[in-house]
Amino acid sequence: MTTKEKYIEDVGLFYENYGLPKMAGRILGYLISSESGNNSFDDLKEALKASKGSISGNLNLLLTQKMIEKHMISGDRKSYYKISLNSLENIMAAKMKSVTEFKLIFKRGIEFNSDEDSLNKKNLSEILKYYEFLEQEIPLLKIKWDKKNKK
Amino acid sequence: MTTKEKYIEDVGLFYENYGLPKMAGRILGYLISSESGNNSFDDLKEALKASKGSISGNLNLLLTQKMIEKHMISGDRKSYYKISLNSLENIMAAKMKSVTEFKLIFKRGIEFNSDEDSLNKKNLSEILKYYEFLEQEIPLLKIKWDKKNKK
DNA sequence: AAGCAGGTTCATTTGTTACTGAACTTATTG
DNA sequence: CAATAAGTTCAGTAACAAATGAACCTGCTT
Repeated sequence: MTTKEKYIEDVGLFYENYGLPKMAGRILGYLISSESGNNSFDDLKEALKASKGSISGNLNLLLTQKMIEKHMISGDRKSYYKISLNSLENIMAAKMKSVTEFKLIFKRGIEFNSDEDSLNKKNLSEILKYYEFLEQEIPLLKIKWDKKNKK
Repeated sequence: MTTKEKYIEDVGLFYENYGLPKMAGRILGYLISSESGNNSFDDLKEALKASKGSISGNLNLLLTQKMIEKHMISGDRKSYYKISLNSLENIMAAKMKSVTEFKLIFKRGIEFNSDEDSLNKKNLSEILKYYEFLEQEIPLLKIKWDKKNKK
């Protein structure tokens, strides 16, 4: 196994750890370590020795998550794939979404706690405020980044 | 099914969606919506109608993730569990960890790209810089929060 | 030290999810 | 309009993860 193949397998395992298909991780690994930004369905199928079905399904999963992008080359009817330039932003957005969702879970759960002055309710409300603070602040980071780089 | 039971199942499903055991989510749901901060192993077993094995395993999972805390009551040999006051912070820390890990994956993958001037390498390096920016900034948010609240 | 309460561990069952491979769609080219 | 190319869909299988329940620790209590 070459270092590159080892790398691809590692990204696969990393992905699997997060409860996502290993094959999706292997595709990402291949695209990140690829010399070119022009990798076709068939390149992936060959390199990863996987079935068409698995490649197709996982490419579409990654497209939905906006981790990768599809592009065409004129005079060629294949599709080509590359890492999305916004992949990091998309990852952050996904994380942010999960934070927001969890905040809603907390908010809903606290309501069952009828004793306004209970220690439990006070503590949970504290947590809620912190979440709301983060929700406000994290989008500001993106603005800060853009300012730092746009000119 | 009471509203509360419905809530507990919803937290379970939410957890399952993130690739974690549903039972861990149900335990969290129970603890969040609980009136008191004193919930024993047996309370959970009864309320969630689950096996000892499952309760035990998932409590320990949540303890490892620092989502919950164990505490004792003197004159009683049971253990009691409650939501960790730092649960949000711990969630953010976990998210941050995954961002850092992904950054390392990128860093490692880019190295296979030998042509320094390739568009692909330039793009990937851009992503890397953004990740590094976030790693710097997110801990600062915690400091900002503490300042806002500590006095 | 026997009995019990509070938990943990682990083999087995149960349920889910991902991969494969073949059949199918859709578009293009001779 | 047949032949091929590019990709999708889906039934079946294989691999994996979670829940159960029983056996097992470990430390009180009498």
